[in-house]
Amino acid sequence: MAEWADELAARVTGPQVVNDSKTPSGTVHVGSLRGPVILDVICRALRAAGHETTFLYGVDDLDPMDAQALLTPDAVERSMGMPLAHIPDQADDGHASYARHHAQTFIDTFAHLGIQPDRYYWMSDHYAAGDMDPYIRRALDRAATVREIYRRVANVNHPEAWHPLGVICESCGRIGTTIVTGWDGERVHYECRPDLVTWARGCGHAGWVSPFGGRAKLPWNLEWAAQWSLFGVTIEPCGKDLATAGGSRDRADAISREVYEREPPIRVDYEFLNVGGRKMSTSKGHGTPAHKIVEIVPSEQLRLLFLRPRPNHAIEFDPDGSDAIPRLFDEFDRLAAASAGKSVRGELPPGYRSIFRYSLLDPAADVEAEAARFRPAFSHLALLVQIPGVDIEAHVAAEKGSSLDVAEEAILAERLAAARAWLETYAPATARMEVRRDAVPPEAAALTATQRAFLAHLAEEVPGADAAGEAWQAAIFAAAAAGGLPAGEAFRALYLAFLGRSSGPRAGWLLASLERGFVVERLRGAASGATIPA
RNA sequence: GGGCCCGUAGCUCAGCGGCAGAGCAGGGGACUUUUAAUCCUCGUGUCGUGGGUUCGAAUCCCACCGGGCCCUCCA
Repeated sequence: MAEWADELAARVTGPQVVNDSKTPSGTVHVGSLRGPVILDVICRALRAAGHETTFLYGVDDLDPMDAQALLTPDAVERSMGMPLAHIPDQADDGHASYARHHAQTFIDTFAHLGIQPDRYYWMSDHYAAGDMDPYIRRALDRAATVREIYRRVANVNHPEAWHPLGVICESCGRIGTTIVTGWDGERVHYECRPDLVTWARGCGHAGWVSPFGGRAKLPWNLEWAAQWSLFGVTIEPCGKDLATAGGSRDRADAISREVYEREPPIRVDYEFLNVGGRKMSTSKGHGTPAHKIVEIVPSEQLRLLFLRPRPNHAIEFDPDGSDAIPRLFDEFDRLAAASAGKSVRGELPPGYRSIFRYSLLDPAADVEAEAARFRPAFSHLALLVQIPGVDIEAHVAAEKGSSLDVAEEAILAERLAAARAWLETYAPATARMEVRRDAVPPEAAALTATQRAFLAHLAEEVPGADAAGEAWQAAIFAAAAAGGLPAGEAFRALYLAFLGRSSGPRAGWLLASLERGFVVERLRGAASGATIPA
C-alpha cells in the first residue's frame, strides 16, 4: 500500500482547492483532529507533487446554537437557536462572540499541530457580503428539486411549502426555529415556530423578508454545496458521520450536481479514532478523557498517529495501562532513523519517508536534518525520570556521544514532560518504580542464601559518604565477586530489596541517590530476612 | 431499517492474486563495570466461518458469524 496522500496527489491534475469547515460549537476532542490532519497532509502531498494548492478552512458561525450544556444557565433561554455568531462570548476574554471564542480554540489547536490553512473564512462574513445571495436565490427557485433530492437521496419528506432556507427571526434573532413557506422572487415568507425543534423555542413571529445580505442562511447540505461553487473546491474529505449512505455528503453531492450544476469535489471519507475499542468520549468513565492525550502526546507523534493508517481505517488507540504511547514514540524514532539513511531492524512501511516527512510540525522543515537528530527513547526517559538525582541531559548526551544541540534539547524537554505526564496517567504499573521505604518488600523473601550474603557483605563495604553512582557500582561488582555471585544475580538481589521487583535502573546510581544510613539498614534487613520496618 | 470499518503471532498492525510478515511483548544466549542499556538468537499462526471464481485466494465474489462505529432530526 503506497502512501495514501501521495497516491491522491498523483491522481489529480491542475490547481487544487482543499476545503473543510466546522461549526464552532465549543467541542474539540482528539478524534475530531483526524480530519484536519488528513486535510493538511493532502495539501502537503499535493504541493510536494507540484500542484498549485489552496488550503481553506471555514467557520460555520451562522449555524444555530443547539448545545444547551455549553451555555451559562442564564444564557440558555435567551440564546438557544440563535446563530453562534450572534451569541455573546461566555468567557470574558475579549472575543466578539461565542463563535469567535470557540473558533479560536480550534484554530489554536490546529496551529499547535502544524496545520496552517492559507485562509480561514467565516460564513457570517460571506452571507453579510452578499456572496451567498446567488446560491440562496437558486436554492429558492429550485425548491421543488431540493425537496425531491431529500426524498430520493435521504428519504426525508419535507412538506410542499418547505423551502431550503433558514431566516434569522427579525423579532427574536433565532435561526434554528424558523421555517420558510413561500418565495415571491424577492422576499420569503417565514414563521418562527415555538415547536419546530425540541431544543429551542421560537417566538411565533411571521412575515415577509428579503433573504439576502445575511438575513438568512442555507441549510447545511445546501450551504456545503454552495461553498464548493463559491470557492471552487476540488477536494474535500469528510468524516463517517457525514459520509454515511443518504447522509449529509450524499445530499450535498446531489445538490451540487442538480441545483448548482457543478461536479462535487473528490471525497476522502475517513473513519474515527476509537479509544479502547470505543468511541471517543470524555463523559463516559470507560475510555479516556480526550484532552489529556494532547497533553501527553506531542504534536509530531499525534500527527503520526492520525496520518499513518489509510483514512478509511478506524484507528484503535488505547493508551490506558498500555505501551501504546511509548510505541508511538518508538515508531516515530524508527521512521526518523530510516529516513536518515540509518539501518533499522525489520521491515519498513511503504512510503515511510513520506510518513515521517508529513509527521513533522513544520512543512518546510529540512527533512534530512530532522531525521538525523538524536532522539532519546521515550521508555528510557520514563525510567530515568524516576531516579532521583540523575543528570538526565548529561546521561542522554553520553548516549548520543556528544552534547545536544538546541533542537535536541527541545526534543528532550518535550519528551521529559510527556514521560512525566504519562507516568502520572496512563503508564502501566510495570513502568512505574518506587523505592519501598517503609519496609523490606515481601518479594525479597525469594532471595537466596548467596544473595543475602552478598547484601550483608555490601553493607559492610559501602563506599564513602559522598560516593557517586560509579563508586557504588564498583562496590556492587566487588561484593558480588567476593561472594562468587554472578553480577546479574547481585543486581536482582538489590532490586528485590529496594524495589520489590527483579529489575530496575542502574543500581549504583539508585543507591547513591538514597541516604547512606537507609541503604545500609535496608541491606542488612534484607540480608537477615527481616520484613519488619527497616 | 440503511451504511462504513475491522477480524492475520500474546498485543498493535503490514501484506490485498504467486512460498504467511514486521514492531513490541515473551523465551534463550553474550557482556568482570551503560545491567529496564547494548548485541546475538528464537515465529506452524484453523490469515473469523462456509461456499464460489482461479493453475494458484489472507488477497477477488457471495453468504454468514463476531467486534466497533455512523446515519435514519439538525449540523
